[in-house]
Amino acid sequence: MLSERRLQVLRAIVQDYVGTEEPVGSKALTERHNLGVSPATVRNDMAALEEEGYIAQPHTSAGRIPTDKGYRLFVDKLAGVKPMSAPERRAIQNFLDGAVDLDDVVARTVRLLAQLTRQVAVVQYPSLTRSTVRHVELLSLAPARVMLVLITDTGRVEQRVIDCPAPFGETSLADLRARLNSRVAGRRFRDVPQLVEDLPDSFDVEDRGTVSAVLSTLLETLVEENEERLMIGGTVNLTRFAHDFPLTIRPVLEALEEQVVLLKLLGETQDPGMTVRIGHENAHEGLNSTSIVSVGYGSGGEAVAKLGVVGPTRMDYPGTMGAVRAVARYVGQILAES
Amino acid sequence: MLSERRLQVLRAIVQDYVGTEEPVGSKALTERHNLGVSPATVRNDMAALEEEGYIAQPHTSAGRIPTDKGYRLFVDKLAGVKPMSAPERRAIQNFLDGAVDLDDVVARTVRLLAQLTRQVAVVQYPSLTRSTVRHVELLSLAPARVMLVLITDTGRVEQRVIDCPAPFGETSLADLRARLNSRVAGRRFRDVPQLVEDLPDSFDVEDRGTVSAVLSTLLETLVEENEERLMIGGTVNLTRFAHDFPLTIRPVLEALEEQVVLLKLLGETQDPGMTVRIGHENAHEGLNSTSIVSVGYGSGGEAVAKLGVVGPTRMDYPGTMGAVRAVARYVGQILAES
DNA sequence: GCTGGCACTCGTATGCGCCGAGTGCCAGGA
DNA sequence: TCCTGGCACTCGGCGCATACGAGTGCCAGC
Repeated sequence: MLSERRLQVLRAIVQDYVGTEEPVGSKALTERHNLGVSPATVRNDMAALEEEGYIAQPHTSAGRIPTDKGYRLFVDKLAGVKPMSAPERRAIQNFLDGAVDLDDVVARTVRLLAQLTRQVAVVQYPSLTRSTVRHVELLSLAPARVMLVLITDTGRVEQRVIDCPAPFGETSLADLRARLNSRVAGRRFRDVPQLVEDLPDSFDVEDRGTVSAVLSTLLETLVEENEERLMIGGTVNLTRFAHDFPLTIRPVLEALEEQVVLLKLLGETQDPGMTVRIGHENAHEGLNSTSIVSVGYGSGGEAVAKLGVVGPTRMDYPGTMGAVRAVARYVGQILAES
Repeated sequence: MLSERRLQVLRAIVQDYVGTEEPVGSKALTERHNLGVSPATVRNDMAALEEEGYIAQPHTSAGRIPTDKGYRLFVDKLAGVKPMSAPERRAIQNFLDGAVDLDDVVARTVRLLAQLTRQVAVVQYPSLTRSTVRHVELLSLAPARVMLVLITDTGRVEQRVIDCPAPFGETSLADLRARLNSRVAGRRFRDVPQLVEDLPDSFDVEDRGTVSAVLSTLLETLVEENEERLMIGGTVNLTRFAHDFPLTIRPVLEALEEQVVLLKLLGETQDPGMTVRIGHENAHEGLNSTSIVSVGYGSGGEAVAKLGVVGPTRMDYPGTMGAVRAVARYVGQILAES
């Protein structure tokens, strides 16, 4: 096991490297931190840390930089979450309070997160399946054409157009609308399939086809893979590493445009608590030199989706985690209010 | 005025430069194009073109590159719009046909445009004010809380939550919903303000406050500046110029994140036809070395919004214009169908 | 008005040497 | 056993000088 001092050395290396973005040497370390030992001793510790794989040298005769394993230890054992200051918390609340609808909430959250962390922000829209049905609306667009509108308690709205197998009268439509809502309003979307299963049976034969069509579209809308959306912002922040990143920035942008990839990464863990995935811990190759800090958020106790940031492995983990956690908390509040 | 041959030389310079991304010299020009004259003659022409400001040398003893003015002339007089091939057109249609709702249409359009042009794509959501009301829905969330949902003929859905000054019964709500729809359904959003002006008067005194609150929220939603949204994609393509752009990429990303800036640029001209803004013609400083090709699209004859691409001034204008135009056309069709 | 020839410019690529930060190792001391 | 100062060594970065070559402008001749 690593001695207490060696852990301190590792912590110091991570902090300095994150601050300066340059490999840190033994002499600089002893000068900037009160380790109480000489550079030579620190060198020995560094050699040990390197042996264990926590740090590495970019090339001989350069300082050390933390490895993914080093960051992992730092995040798990050596650093806490830096809480937001009171003014910062107030600013977050003010900024989010002005939102007029869900799109606005998500858009503001993305901007806020990107600004606070100076990194790329990712916010997932509240999952349909984990939300509650507020209302289901059916509109007649044409004799044999119906629009289905789903509204969730989180303010999310989905709509689909359905071509009916047969003309569907206004009274039938009103009937279906009423029965549908009486069954599903206030219930979880996840339970909707069972709740509507036998609904077609109670309709006249000539209407059953249309009712089934409507229901199957409703169920399709709830299929886990399709129903998830997300918004991304703050990609400008990628250019802050332009000096060494002109080649690294590209795969990251590519990964970010592949929303499927991001959704998979975010969804990897069910745990609604804070998750930090460092460098190669991310399955996607393009994100091998980035870390993802994410956390679930939701209107009540349960998380309805995730949000987080993507940044270089060399990031300020305590600060980032603090910002992500604080934002998630306030977004949850906003959603609960609306 | 420039002689015919000099225009040919300019065209050749633009084409070569766009292809090779390197300053083009007189010798290379005569080799790659059948100008029928010697390099020396071309040199004279180039000197004249430079004199007139159509081309410039990055430094002495380098080839020439087109200036913004040169590209302008090229676009206006020397190049047409390159039509898409039949397979390309088919691919566009197939790709867009799979969309399930407006968000999906917009998302697919962005991806498509980015892929076709290999540039950054920007698609504006159909403007509310230029669309037609399909339906207005009112839902009671709590005794004194109402949700307003607007649905347009283009499939766009907006929703707002309204806190009512007084409890508002279900029957009053149904009444308002019915009257509202009978007045505005099928009408243009732009005309809605006049159409609902006197609506509160026809309600009982105790309900008037709520009716006014609903209407004023409705009108706020239609305010031009707030109601416009857009989606951006293909930012990866910016990295294709990474060699000379590590510093230019940043302001562009910044401008792209400022959606307001983009909306202003897109909205600058009312003309629904194709617009090309080259380099410094863009008011925004960060976009001084990019060109924007945009065009209006719409379900019927009238344009409901714009779409386009942002790329380096050194872009394939005929190809880009062709792709933008073709995509706009198909998006219009899709919207008309739904 | 076009062309070939020619001197000139200047940016880029290449090679070389210096500098200095940082290391590993070792012998001596607490 | 652990820490420390000293020392030789490594190696990337930087500055400088040189060579190269693409491309130009100009001019005399056709």
